[in-house]
Amino acid sequence: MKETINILIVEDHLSFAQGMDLLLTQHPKVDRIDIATNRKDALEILSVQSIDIVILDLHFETNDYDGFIIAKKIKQLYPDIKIMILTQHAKKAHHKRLFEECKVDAYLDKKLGVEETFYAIDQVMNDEKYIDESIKEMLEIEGFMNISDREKEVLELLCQGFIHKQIADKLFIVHKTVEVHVRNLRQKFDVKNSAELCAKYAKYKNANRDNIDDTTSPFQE
Amino acid sequence: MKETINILIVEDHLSFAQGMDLLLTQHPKVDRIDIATNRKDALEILSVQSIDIVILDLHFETNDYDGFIIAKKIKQLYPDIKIMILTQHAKKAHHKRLFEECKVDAYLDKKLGVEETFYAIDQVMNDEKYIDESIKEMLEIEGFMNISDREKEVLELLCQGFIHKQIADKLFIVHKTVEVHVRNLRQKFDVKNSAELCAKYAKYKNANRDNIDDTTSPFQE
DNA sequence: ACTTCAATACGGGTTTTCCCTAAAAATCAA
DNA sequence: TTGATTTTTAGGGAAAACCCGTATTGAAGT
Repeated sequence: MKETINILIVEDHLSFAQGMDLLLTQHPKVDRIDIATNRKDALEILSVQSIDIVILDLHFETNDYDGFIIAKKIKQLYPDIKIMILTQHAKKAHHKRLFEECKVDAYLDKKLGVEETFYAIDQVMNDEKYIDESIKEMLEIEGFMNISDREKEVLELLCQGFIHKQIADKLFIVHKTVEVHVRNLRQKFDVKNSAELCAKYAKYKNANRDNIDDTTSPFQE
Repeated sequence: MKETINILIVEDHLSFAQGMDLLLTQHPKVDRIDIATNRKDALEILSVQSIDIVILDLHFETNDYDGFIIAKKIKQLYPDIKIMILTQHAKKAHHKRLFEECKVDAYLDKKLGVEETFYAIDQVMNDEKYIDESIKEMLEIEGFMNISDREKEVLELLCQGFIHKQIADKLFIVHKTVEVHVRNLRQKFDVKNSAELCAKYAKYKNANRDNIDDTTSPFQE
């Protein structure tokens, strides 16, 4: 592992980039930080400087390019450079495209604290991927939105303490069907049992009733 | 059931009483509304007016009396008058004292909406007791606060999907002991199984992390 | 010193959940 | 219509949770 780290920040809001600069200089191994506010500057700096990590915003004012295009270009020219994406609004589609198509190394939320940012830097320098917890949660919630109407009915009743047989009677189906729904729910929520399932559901149901648009949410009453 | 309802508001904050007045006049059956800002005025009005419901604040600026004392006095003089308590900060001790000692008929939260207030009025006029949902929840949470440190450890792990045996290993006890803790938790939370237990815990844990003082809360991390 | 209660542990039996596999029927979009 | 997804039903067996007790320890309070 290298002893010093050179970072390039590519971000068209200079003030944010400067704040980031200030934050990153606190990292013990970070040696030099460059800032580029557009693609041209970024590629120029990359051609003359030895850069280890590019911290990249997804959204730019111009329509000529965006974070995806820049990320792809950089990975194509310099495969060894780590790319960390900073975003305000994480989206599942972005997430897939970034990791599978653009091969980025990290996906962070802009309101991230110092410790998490440093941890992310250490991770990518160690050839590990990093996804911010709050983004992970967002992705998980998007996953939860895929639960079917029937599954949601079962889940609500399960959280109210009814056993499979009772749920079955309420929904006029057999208990084995309920069992299948619960199994599929466990899979979708990525949990080990009903207790964790209900805890997770109750948690996100409460936490996200005012920051998810309710027309697509499975949590509307 | 009477066709018209006369209400007396006993509340030392006049502006709040007037707001209440405005709200109550919207009720179809409410005929006349009086306001008293102290005990003397209240008793005087009660002696000359025919009052059906007294809406009473618990807290008064003076130290000479409070809502409890007024409620008891009124029930003693006029047993048929319904008393509805309005409060900002519900407490379990208050709740018991109000219903068992002062024989009040309703216990409401001050930030209550129109529909709930009207429903409460209809309830007490029907000789039914009424406790606001948010107060009910608060009382429940106070119940939850009786869980011991050990129980809380078990509960947290249970919500994370660990089975009794795994929880036992983490806490260096045997699985049978974990079972006892879970059983006691089910009793305290008044739920039927672990799924409901975890759902309820997760729900209140999230809902109340910023309106309960954390020094007495079992939910601190 | 005495009581109370939380925490610990054990046993045996019943109920419920969980896992695996399989497949028919209904619904919906292309 | 065809194909994909959802919803439904099903059986057997293992694992876990739940319920009924009893009982010991230690700490806290009176």
